Amino acid sequence: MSVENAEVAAIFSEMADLLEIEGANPFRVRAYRNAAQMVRRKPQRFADLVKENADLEALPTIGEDLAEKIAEIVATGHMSALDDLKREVPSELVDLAALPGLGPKRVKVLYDQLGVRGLKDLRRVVESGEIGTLRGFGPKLTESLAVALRDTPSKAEKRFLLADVEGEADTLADYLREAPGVESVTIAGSFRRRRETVGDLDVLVVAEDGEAVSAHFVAFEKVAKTLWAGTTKVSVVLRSGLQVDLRVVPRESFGAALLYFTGSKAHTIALRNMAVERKWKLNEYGLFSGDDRIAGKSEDEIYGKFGLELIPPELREDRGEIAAARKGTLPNLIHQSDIRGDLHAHTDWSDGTATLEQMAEAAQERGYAYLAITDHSPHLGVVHGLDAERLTKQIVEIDRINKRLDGFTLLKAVEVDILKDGTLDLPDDILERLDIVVASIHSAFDLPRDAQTERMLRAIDHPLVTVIGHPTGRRIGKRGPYAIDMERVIGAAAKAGCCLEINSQPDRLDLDDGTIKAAKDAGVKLVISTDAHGTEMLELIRHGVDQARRGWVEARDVVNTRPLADLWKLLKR
DNA sequence: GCCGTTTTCGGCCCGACTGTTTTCAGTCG
Repeated sequence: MSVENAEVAAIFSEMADLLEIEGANPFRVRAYRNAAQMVRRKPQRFADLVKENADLEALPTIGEDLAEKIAEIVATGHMSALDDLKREVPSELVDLAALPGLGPKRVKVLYDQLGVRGLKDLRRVVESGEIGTLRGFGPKLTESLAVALRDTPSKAEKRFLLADVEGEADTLADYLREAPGVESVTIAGSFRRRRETVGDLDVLVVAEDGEAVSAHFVAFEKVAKTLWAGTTKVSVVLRSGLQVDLRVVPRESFGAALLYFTGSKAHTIALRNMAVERKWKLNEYGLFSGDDRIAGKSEDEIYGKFGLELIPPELREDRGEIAAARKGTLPNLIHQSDIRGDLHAHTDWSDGTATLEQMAEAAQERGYAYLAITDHSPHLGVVHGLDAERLTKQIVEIDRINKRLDGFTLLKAVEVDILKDGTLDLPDDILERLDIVVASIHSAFDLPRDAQTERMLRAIDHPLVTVIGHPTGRRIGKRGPYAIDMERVIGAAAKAGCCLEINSQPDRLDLDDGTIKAAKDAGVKLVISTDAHGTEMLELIRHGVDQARRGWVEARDVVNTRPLADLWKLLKR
């Protein structure tokens, strides 16, 4: 039995959902939710921690009881407390509570008084009108449930790639700036924290007249549906399916509102708890001592009252950033301008669209000092991979082009496939002639975890491999990472001096933020690359930089922030 | 169920909006 952290987290989450419907102490519910979140993003596997007899109670959100429950789940794959609860509360009720207008309390009433156990039952009592006999269920709610039941094939928490909503967000912000009396428009939420996906857009508008802004907003041509509209708070769904929540705030509250709507929820709750400790109150209007507003105009001012440095939005996940801000040890996060070159790019020699010269020119125009040409190796037939012979020709061609270039260098490189057994798809004698060897997995994603890990470790230990490309193979929203022990991969990479790539493709962003931080902490050298297949894709580097910032990365942690002369030294192993 | 500059009990973030109410509960973020 090998239990993944995600399974432990799912059990805790379900426990929280069912306890909530049962009407349990809300703080007990929250304890399970907090624990689920902590477990989900812990890089080490709890299965391993239990095996090593680690002190689970030392972890935040875990006390005596939950430590025992984790041990039970790791040992059996089940949590008996949940199994027991499921006998009393049908787990399908959780789906009901996800419907708009229904929460745990109303679901409980439906179950207790009308025996509603699932969507089918709900449809029955809505259609028969029986639901209207319950206290608290009036005609409006009945109607909105009827609509929800018609509309759903569960549009449940669809998330959008950050890169996919940027255009729409810009258009919307520009439109809102035209509303009467608007001083500023800022997109907060996970968008501002630069999360890889966003569930909705949180838009903050500074204006005196909320009503005018609200009216202007709901008239936006891309609004498909208005969910609710007040004078300071409006929520709509755009035609793309993206939900947008808008809040209008006065100027003197801007900092507090920005802090609140940027989140994350865990981060703002941690700050509010700090306020409570000081007998203050923090809300979206300001930081208050009694009735006195003691801060609120800017985020900087509020953090300052707590004795904290300003925490960059990318770090606001309650992963230790508050303690670091107190000690003055926040990282000096990397900027896009720190990047001196790109170490993963394709040309029309394999599956790219641009020539060597075009790619070189585009990179040079970006102000880069170097660009590594990493066309594919032969194993993947569909991409016209280069065999040793064609790669030799490309080396000659790159040498020829480099002679003409001034202050810029094309690096001779390859993206070589890591075969199923961990060997490489090209012989050593050709790899030796290259400046950089990026090794990646493009096949056999379904190997068992141990085999996949061994395969990767073998590539990392190959002395000619400089970088592991998109190390987990995930495609966000399409496929998860292959089963692999990233802790061992990180350890091996640190020991071997092999770099790990942060791939900037918006649907890869591989490594993810948590793994990036773990790699950085282990002393792994990182590379931020675009995997560009055309000149226009070199621009995607900003997404990789955003992801790196979420992983607490500084410029010095990233190899391709160095000038070429230093790059050589760093890549040597 | 966790946690402690309020330490082993008694707290636990805060407010807007809606619908169904006649003073407020539930939901949502």
